[in-house]
Amino acid sequence: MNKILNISFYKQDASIVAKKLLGTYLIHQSPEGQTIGKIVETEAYLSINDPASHSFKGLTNRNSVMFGPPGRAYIYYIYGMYYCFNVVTGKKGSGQAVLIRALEPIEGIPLMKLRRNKDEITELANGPAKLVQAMGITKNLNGSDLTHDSIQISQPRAGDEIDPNEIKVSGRVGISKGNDMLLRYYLKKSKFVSKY
DNA sequence: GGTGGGATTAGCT
DNA sequence: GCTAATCCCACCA
Repeated sequence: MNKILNISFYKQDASIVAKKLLGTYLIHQSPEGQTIGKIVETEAYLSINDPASHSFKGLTNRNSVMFGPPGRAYIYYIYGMYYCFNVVTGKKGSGQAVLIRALEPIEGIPLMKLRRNKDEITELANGPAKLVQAMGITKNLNGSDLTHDSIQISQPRAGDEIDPNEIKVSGRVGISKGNDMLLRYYLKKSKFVSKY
């Protein structure tokens, strides 16, 4: 197995972590089986000076995981029917997180197809709520420890590292405030990046 | 191929 | 009451 990212990785600033997560593997061991996806798109959400971040208005019941220790999963419910998966970053209590927006399916593809009820590989995890479905991530995993629990993130296999020149930066997607902040990172050549 | 609206609910004002 | 870090499908061209 590849090297699992450790706590010191997650302690870095969200914008750094967002960029460095590109090309890493998101792994989920679920009762139905293992699924692995290569991260191809992320967005950083800061705390102060970031009106788009859930943590902007301070600690609430919903966003409490964002204010906890780094390296935890922040999973929130949105639009009455979807979940999104984030990684908490920075020092404990800083209120930062990185939203995982898209994956390239690597392992457990038949299981992903089943969960998504879709056959097209590029449609399995090319959006934040889609990848949560494909990976079988549920709200029960909110707050779980990415260095010990059933969801982990590993470094790329030797020889499968991404080319830094492939990384593009842009404004974030689907938000109405803070659109001018360039905190979205994605792999330019990837067919698995979200559409919106 | 592209677009407009509906689904569905927790949390905040 | 209204909005939200979204997705899907019906409908039009």
